[in-house]
Amino acid sequence: MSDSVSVGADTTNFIRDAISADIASGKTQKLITRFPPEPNGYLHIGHAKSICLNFGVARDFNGYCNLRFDDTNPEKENVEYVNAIREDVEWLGFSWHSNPFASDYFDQLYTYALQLIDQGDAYVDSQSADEIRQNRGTLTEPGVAGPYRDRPVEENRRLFEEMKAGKYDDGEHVLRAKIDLNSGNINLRDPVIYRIRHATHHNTGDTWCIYPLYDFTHGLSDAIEGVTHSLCTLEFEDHRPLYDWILEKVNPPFHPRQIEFSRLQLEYSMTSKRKLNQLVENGQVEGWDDPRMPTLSGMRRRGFTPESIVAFCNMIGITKKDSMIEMGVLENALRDDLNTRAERRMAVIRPLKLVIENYPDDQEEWVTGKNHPQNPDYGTREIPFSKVIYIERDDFMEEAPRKFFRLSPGREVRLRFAYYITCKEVIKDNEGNIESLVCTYDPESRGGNTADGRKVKGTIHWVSAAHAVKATINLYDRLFTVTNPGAATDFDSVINPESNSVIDDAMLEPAIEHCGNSIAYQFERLGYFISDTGSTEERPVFNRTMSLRDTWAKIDQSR
RNA sequence: UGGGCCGUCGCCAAGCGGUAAGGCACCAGGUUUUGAUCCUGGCAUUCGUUGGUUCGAUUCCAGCCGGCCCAGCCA
Repeated sequence: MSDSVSVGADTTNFIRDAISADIASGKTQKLITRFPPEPNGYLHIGHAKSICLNFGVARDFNGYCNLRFDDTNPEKENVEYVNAIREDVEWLGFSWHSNPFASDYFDQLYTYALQLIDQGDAYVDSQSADEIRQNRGTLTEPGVAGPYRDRPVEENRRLFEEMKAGKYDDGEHVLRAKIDLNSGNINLRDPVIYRIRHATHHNTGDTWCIYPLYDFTHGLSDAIEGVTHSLCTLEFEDHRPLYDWILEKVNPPFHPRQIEFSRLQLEYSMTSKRKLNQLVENGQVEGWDDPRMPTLSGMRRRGFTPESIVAFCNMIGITKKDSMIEMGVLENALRDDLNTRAERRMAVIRPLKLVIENYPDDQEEWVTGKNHPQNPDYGTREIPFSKVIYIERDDFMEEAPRKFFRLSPGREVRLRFAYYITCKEVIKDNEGNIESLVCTYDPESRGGNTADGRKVKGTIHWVSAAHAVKATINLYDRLFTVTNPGAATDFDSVINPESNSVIDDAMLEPAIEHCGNSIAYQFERLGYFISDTGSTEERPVFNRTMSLRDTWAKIDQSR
């Protein structure tokens, strides 16, 4: 492994403790884990938690982690998802030891099934799906045996071989483990372990028409790979007795240990591939990589860094408690990372024209701006300045409250890196809308300071009109209006209609690259931005990854 | 009324019988040519609850209360 991601080595949790104990006792020689996605959708932030756990723990204990595609359901899986998943795992910064498919083990699995049949531990059931459900009982009533439960071994074997040979239609027979119809754990009431599906599989094509189910496949795949610790989410806790039963009966050389942890729930998002797929299918988002999606591809396009996602995963911990993580935690992880790495630039989202009346008409000069306020390694750049500039509409108020220390009539503010200006006049159209501002500047304040050292509290950003580059900017808000949209019955009622506002006439300073090259910028005072995948030289498009923390907005709101 | 699991600050989360870490959020100051960043300080006499064991319990035991998961030929 050569992971570039760093994790606090001091992080601890009950799974790391369990692994430490297994290593200390000698039960585990070399730690082997696996991340086992089904290629039936794109990875989301919830998967990131599992990826960071599995790969992180493997790295920290000098073991390794496999990326295994759990592809036992040919009707839902395809290569588009396989490729997207690989890309996302690599993007996060992790390297797998091997990258098998569960379907690579179909031959072995079939042999294991035969073994179970021969041992009398599995039988072919010819009841319909409905009948099987009926006879399984309920949460409070035990199941009852169907008419095929005691079929002779030879007949089971013949039927199963004929199933494999394609002699039967979908649903005619299934192979069931023979365990305990009275168990309080419904998973143990003779679970189906093989079914007939005449479907083309993305990896094995038409080689098979019978497919093993999750419970039969997973533990055996783990065993085949020598996985020592099979880490999964809480809903599989009830499956652990079955996981262990299968391994005991088949008795492969190795018996992995399954440990469950709680899945990630993030406010205002959904971590369910099925539901995310619905959003895509319904056209409620642009696609899996829509920047509002909690998918890794969406977050990447939005401008999240892999480091910030890994940091987030390390921040939230691993437990068995159902929890709901506040958005603020993710936002903090993102801002924290972007703050240190993003170069600063100036851009105006809602331009307000401003004319400096005492500045020479045809003059143009260049002022120097720091690319990062704390880190000189990022260097400086030259920014064009001229008589007509754009400032942010929000930075001007005609009737400003005491605490507002930006521009208003008669007040002086600093144009970042440039000059002090004082507002002299407000130009309005016939309807009274503010059209532009007329100001004067103090030639002695070049660079943003004066010899008299007078106090200018406000500093605002600006862009020279003659040099500005017009751009489209996507501003984002949360996709949903409720903290737990996954609980909603229909998405229409909880989806935020204003989750994406498009600004068509934003103005950028010239020194900004905008051709989809994934450079994270901070547009000063506005937030972090990244050029969108569709951005071109002719039509620059930027996505706002995240706004800056805005104390003024809070003060303004409480007024 | 079946089986499994969980309950420590607003949200996460350490703690493993010796007297409540940390992060996020929040509040109050300081620095600041981003109302950003950064820095300082504040923020659980209490660990769902009631009993029990113990010199001593968030940690052990029992009851109760609250929450989550399971009846796919999905994973």
